Amino acid sequence: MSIEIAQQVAPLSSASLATPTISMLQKHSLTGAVQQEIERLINVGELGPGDKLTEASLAERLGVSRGPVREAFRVLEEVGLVQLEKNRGVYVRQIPLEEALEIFDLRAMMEAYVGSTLAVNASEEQLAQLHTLVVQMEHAVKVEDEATYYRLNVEFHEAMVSYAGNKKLIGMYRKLTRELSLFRRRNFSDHALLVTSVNEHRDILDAIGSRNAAKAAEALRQHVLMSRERTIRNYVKYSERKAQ
Amino acid sequence: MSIEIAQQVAPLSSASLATPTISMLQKHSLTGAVQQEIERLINVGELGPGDKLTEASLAERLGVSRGPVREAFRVLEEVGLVQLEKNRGVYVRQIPLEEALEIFDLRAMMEAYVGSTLAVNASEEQLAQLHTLVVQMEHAVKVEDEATYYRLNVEFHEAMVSYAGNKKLIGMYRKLTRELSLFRRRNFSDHALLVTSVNEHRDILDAIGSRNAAKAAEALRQHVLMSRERTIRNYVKYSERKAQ
DNA sequence: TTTTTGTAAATTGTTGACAATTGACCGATT
DNA sequence: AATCGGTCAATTGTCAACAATTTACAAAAA
Repeated sequence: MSIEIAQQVAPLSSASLATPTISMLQKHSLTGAVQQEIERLINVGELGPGDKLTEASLAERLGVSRGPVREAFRVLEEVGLVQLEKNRGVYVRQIPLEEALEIFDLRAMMEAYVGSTLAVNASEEQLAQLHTLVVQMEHAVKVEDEATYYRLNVEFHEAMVSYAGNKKLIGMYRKLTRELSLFRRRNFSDHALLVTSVNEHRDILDAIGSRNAAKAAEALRQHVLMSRERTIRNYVKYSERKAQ
Repeated sequence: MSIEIAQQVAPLSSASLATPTISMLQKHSLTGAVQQEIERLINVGELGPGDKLTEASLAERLGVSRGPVREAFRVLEEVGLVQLEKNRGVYVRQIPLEEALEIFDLRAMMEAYVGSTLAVNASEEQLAQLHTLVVQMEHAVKVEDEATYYRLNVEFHEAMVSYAGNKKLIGMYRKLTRELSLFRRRNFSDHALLVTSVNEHRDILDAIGSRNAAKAAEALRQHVLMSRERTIRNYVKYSERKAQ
């Protein structure tokens, strides 16, 4: 008896569902909460590519039954974060290099589209907002705060994509970057790379600000493709070290 | 007893799982089968936008329990075909005009990308294959076989997208067109529109064949955007008729 | 007539139990 | 020693029962 109650009250995660507010329970189904929690575990790095997820363990850990966990698994497979193998279990997906490169190509396509759109449609406020971000990035480079730079970089690109005003585009973009996060190893280890990167962002902002669609598109395409090349180099370097 | 057995053997759908082969049962989970069946019902038109899906009815109809049905629902929501409302049920999604237009814009972006890629990378065999499709389309227009034209049109675009060689792009494209199928009402009612459309396809093929990336991209972008405009006109016409 | 309130049926959310499958361990046989 | 076969634990797949919520409907009150 008391055990059951304790289980019910047991938090889904110290952060997300510690004291389940009424509104939270009304909005978020258990399935959704489980899904979010698994995504968090992946983002935080507690779950890495290839790790196995067992229904029972997760259900117990989160204080729910296996049903919602299974439902969350199915959603997460469609999202592309886990891989289901019938009768064998679910695993955090491993993104092979080829797929990561495909994602970069699609990002290049999408961001080029965003660039040409913003060159025409961006408001002055939006440009100012992007400008602020670039300034912050330049500062982060100066003080060599890599983590902050990484965060600002993500924020800059997300802001641009959302300024383009196409909701489905935002969804697609987020899905791609989420998958890419399963691949990406720490980049930007080199200070020179940070300088290059921040300069590219400045160029992008200038191109959009000049209201030149073709130029903005090209600046963004090149920026993403440069990032793609960096990723390849980083990958082979990592592979070589591993092969030693 | 006998009832239970009968339920087990009961076909999921006369077409899809009448005699469950061993290989079928090993590959396709019930969840997957249910999902596929619901998608089929939507494609065939037996289920239309706004229709409600009740777990129990569907489960009984397909001869399974509610568990797999629920899992399929969650996947289908992520796919974008149904809409879940907590404690209220799931409904076949209604795509508002604005969203359909967003999809067209994204298709324009994607197909432009495909065009410029194919202009550079398409093999002669692939061009020949596309040529065959265009010829068939021209014939379909001549004999005014609208249904065949529609099918060939879809096939033509799908072929191009897959020839671009980016698997994730294909997935994204399919997802968008599937959602769009929830919106699209019968187009192409007019013969003149068919002629225009088929001419655009011929132009696209020529542009790719001439290995001119910019031209091919522009031809495809325009083609999709024209289709977008037709959809808008069709929509307002339908709305007016409805308002009468 | 309109609004409100209470009750019952229908439907969804969740759970625990049972069936089926997989993979590992281990002894027997060649 | 290596391989084959069988048993057993762990895990997934499926199901049916129970709990909670919504919605429709009808009776009562304003």
